Amino acid sequence: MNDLLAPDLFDRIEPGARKASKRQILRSALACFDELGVDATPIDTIRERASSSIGSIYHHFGNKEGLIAALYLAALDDQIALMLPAMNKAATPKAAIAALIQAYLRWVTQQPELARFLFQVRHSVATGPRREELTERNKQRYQALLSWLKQGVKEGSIRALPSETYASLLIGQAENYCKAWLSGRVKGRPLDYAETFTEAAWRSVGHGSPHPGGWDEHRGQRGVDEDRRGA
Amino acid sequence: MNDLLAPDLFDRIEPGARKASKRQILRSALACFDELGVDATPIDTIRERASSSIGSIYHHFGNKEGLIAALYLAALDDQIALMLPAMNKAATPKAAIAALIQAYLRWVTQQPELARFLFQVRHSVATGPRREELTERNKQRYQALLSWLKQGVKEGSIRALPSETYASLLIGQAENYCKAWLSGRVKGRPLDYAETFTEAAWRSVGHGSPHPGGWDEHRGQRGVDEDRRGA
DNA sequence: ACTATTTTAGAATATTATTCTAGTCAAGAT
DNA sequence: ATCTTGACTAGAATAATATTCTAAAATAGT
Repeated sequence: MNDLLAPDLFDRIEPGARKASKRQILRSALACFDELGVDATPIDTIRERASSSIGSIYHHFGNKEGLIAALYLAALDDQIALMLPAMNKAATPKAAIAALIQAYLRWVTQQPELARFLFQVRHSVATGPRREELTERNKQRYQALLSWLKQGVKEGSIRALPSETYASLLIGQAENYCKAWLSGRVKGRPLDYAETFTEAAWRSVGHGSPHPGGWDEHRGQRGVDEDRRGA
Repeated sequence: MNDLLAPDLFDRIEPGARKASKRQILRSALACFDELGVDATPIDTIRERASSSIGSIYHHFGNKEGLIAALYLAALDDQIALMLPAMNKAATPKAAIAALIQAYLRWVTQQPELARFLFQVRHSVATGPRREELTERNKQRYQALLSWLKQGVKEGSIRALPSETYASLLIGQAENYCKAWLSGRVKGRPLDYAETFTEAAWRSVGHGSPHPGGWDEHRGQRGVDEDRRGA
């Protein structure tokens, strides 16, 4: 049975006819994890759904943790592949931040199963044997952002804040909302609130007074923002 | 052996000499979970450290999931006990929001083991058999906040935003940073950045002017009164 | 002290993860 | 075409872990 969950992603990371079985295991695992929860799915259920065998699963992934980690890193790659180009196309720090948040919201909205899985196992992968790889991926993810921030601070459009806090200030709100959506606590699709979250992020780090009338910097950048209003 | 981890908390929720063993199990579980991770700690290790017995653990908590849930709800109670009074003492919506965030940051900073555990198992408890209780606790936690928000919107100090997003906009940034701190990715103690996060939260929801080149005002979005946010 | 209830014990059992040995299969080399 | 090699598949055997179950000890109320 073909579960049709994010088929392109798996085709991309494990291409070729030889890897069909490996892909099928990954797909089955994602479906099981999403439906039953990671802890509650026995390896044997994944095997059954993938029409595979215990031996095959352990050959490809070593153990359950390895299977989880492989799926996690694949999902993260997919997310990064959407976010990086978006940020690189931006013309200003402000546009880059908006692009970052929008790409993130779009990815979560379009791949809820992957996103749910990511949140579910982030901690265990981050403390597991492949944490190095994970750190690498996250560096990738935030490198572009960092140079935009530097530029913004230098030219005065972004406030100088404790550097450790920027990532949280920018993505924390959207991430929190996405988690709530994925677990059914809120109903509105994350992408539908893109404006709310991009504006909140900009208010948090951008240079302006929180009170009416206290700012006066460059106006007329409206054009940059317009391409952001999609979907 | 007395592990000295948050002893007051356990004494408060399970008082009396009869419950000494139950408390000891909870303490042992927290220590094991923090050191080895929840998934990686066998019941037997908890039993050993608590100088208890399998039967005793299962008598008190039913199963491993029940033990985790009991610990989770206890920790959440502790957090709420710090946050609610802080918000109730506030005089304005702005002060209430600052109090909320500060109390949260203080709790995480002071109880890192409990906080780490909370983040680690939030998902599994939220989808487990005691999710009702969890929703209840969270309602408690945000009830006071909601009435402050309503008042703020009415008197014009807080912007009308999609009601589902307020909680994320206020606490998401601080929460994201706390997680990073607990996993060692950043060094600065959360409470040390209280000002950064309270200011960011206020900029996000407070009624300041939009920034230069800012986005359109939000249109046709629901008001605070319809908020249904649970867990 | 007697009885009912709660708590503790740990052996027995069930479930799940992992290892291990023996195959099968695909593709290039001879 | 057959052989060889390494990747892959299979599933029984084993190990690790969670849970159940029966009975005994402790405690509180009378």
